Amino acid sequence: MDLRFVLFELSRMLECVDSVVSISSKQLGTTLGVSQQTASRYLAILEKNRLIKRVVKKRGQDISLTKEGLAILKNMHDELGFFIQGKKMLEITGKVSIGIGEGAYYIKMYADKIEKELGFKPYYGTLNVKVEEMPAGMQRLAFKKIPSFEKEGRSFGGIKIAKIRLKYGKKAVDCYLIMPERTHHKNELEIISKENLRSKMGLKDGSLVIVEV
Amino acid sequence: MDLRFVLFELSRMLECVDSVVSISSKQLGTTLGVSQQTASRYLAILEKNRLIKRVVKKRGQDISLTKEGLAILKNMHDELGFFIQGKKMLEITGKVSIGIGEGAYYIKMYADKIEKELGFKPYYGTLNVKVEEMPAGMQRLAFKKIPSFEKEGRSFGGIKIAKIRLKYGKKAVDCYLIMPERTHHKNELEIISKENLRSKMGLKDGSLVIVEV
DNA sequence: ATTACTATATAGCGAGTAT
DNA sequence: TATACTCGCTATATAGTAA
Repeated sequence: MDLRFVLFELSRMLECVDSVVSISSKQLGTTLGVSQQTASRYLAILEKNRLIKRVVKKRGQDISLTKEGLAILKNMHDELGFFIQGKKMLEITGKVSIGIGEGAYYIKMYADKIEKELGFKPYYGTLNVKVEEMPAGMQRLAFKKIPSFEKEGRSFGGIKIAKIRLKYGKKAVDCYLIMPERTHHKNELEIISKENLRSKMGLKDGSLVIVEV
Repeated sequence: MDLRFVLFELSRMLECVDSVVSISSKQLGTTLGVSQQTASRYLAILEKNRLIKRVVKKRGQDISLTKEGLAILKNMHDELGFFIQGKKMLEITGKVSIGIGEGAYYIKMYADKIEKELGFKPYYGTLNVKVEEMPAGMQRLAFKKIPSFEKEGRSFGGIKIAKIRLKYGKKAVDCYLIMPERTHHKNELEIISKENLRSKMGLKDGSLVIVEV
């Protein structure tokens, strides 16, 4: 049994996001169609993984979701929404950040493939935008894909590319968002363009920008 | 692994509800973190359960969701929505149906418990309303619960009760919806009231009514 | 490349039970 | 009543391989 499903079933018993449900392992087992022992184990694992908080009592246990547990369910909801209701425009606000400076090297490596897909030679560098939370289903908004490849003895992962509109104050520029297929969990968007976006738009570290996907 | 999550992962690869994705069992296995053989088996089972349609080809397989498969995901999305966004008012349209006539007997058995919870002696009968599709998360809208019990050597399952407003033409009456806790999958709502709803509202089999939960 | 069979390994379930 | 441990068994995953 996938523990996400246990989490999902628990959510059905909770009145709302930050409420607490009192349930015995026997009851939970019955709802899930497993034994009391197994349900007990599930709860122990969920607690260990910090997806639920629980207080084991003489009669049943009080269970509530942690921030992480809720995030998993929210993410599932978002993903399903993207799928069922179709693509949507996303607007993300973030701050320009310095990045690790690797952007230039990577773009150089991907440059010919990017040129083939987008029809222009990209500026050798990325504009990094730090966001509070990476929105779910962003990969779905991609319109181009570059598969993984090998070059100079190194392997480069596949990337997805989405068209975006970068806004800073009253200025707005059409450019492209690069998304590694292997989910990296740093909360940064990497944006590429024909030109140097920093100088073109007058951006500095910390500048508040809006990304319209 | 719960197959619902295989379905969920597949949905993430599909562009939209009725599109087709071409994927090999190897690829799917990698995304799910299982072997190619296991992924292959998953797909076979999903197909057998009529949750996906697939065309196995020389290079990968074309996969799309069936109506049933999509319904499962939609249901998950709805349930998560109820949980994350909070309770909502539901409006269900259905037709008065004849039912199996067991309603009277059951209500008689539950009568004293209903009276204790709702403060009135219910009419010995239920108004059955046939709906197209049972909306997800309806149980969540219950405000009272009667636990399972034994009586006259038989056991009666727990039920949940929700306040509803029954509308027929310009008439509207406040009454109660009875929901067995053990999910029964017939698409009928069972409504109880102090009085005989059929005669009070002039309902006949097939009358189109609106149920506001 | 693929899919998917059979055989083997192992992960996970639940009975029994202690607490 | 509960929770949750050990342990044997079975259900499920993977390796090897055929088609």
